[in-house]
Amino acid sequence: MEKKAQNREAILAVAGRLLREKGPAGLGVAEVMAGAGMTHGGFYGHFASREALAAEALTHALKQTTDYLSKAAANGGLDGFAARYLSAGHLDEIAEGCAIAATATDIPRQAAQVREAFAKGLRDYFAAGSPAGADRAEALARLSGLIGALILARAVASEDRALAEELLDAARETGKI
Amino acid sequence: MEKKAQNREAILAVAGRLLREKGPAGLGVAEVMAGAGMTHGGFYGHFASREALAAEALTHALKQTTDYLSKAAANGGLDGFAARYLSAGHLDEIAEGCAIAATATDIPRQAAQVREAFAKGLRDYFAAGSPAGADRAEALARLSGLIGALILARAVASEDRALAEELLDAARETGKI
DNA sequence: TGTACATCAGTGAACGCGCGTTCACTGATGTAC
DNA sequence: TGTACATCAGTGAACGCGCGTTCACTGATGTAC
Repeated sequence: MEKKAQNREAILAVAGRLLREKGPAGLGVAEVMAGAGMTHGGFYGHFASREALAAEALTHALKQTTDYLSKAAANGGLDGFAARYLSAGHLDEIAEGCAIAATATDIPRQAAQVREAFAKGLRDYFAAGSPAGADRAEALARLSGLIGALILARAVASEDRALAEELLDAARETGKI
Repeated sequence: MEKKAQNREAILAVAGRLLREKGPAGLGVAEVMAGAGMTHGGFYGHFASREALAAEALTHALKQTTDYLSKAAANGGLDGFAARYLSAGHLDEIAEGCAIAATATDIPRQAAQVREAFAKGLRDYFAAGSPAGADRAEALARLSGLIGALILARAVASEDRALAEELLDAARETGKI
């Protein structure tokens, strides 16, 4: 019965996008199920609760985020990664982008299950971003800077696009120093 | 009838704290009113809607945040400010701390009213953080880094205190370079 | 000084709505003989 | 090969609850005479 497993994957994929768009608290059971082409009643055959879905979807999304960093860091180091992280494309595509920048300020308000998923995901993320030999403190500070700049740029993007781009530019420039 | 004005102030003060703790979406009319010592029915004598309160409370909270930066920057420049911004006290006291770090990833999901309040508040914040003569791009990048580090540290603080402090330390160290 | 009345901030019950969760049922799939 | 039955994923109606909003009412304050 692999159909069920496929549906579960579909639910997680939709939840991953919705999680980034609407935040962990805005992730609705009915909306996720509709997005996966089902009705809401069947949800509890796949997950124990809305919260369990949020935790698993976050883990899933953070894994994507980390995989991406991991590949980019292996190629051009953090510089190449930063350029794409701070691009206009990433500014606009919250639903497909970095799960950390999409959800971070909501995490302290979430249930333990979700906070644990985030903490684990962030540890993995930093491990990918500061490969052996690199100065870990510097990598942490740099990644914090990238994430902070993207978060702030997104927060003002719809009202003040110029400021959003100025923030991204500033982070890009000073990162190269 | 200055009593009404006082009550309005009390509502805004409570809303400012609740906004940082629970986020703009978690700001509840009944809870705010109860916090100010009243019942929820009287709320609409003070504000047009929950959203209007959220926007005004955010403006209010951002003004506090900017005033603080403004004074700190006038004294020790950004270095002294950074030390306090990245302190354990600020890590733990979300309700009294920087309104930007408390709400940023929620802003793109809010109504126009709230997003406008944030954009205006952030412009003022950066104006206070990069006084005439200073390199604005550098100030923007530095502030993004401080805010990003605090946001990430708070997101993991309850599950991984060591990582939270490592993040704050990393931002403090590399800021001095 | 005292009485009658208007104003108005706040009360608390009620409403409509959305959402997480439950559950009896449907219908498709696969196994047993 | 075909029929009967068991399994089980998904359906859709129903529930309880919390929340934003409305509204008739209360009671205190201040003004008019």
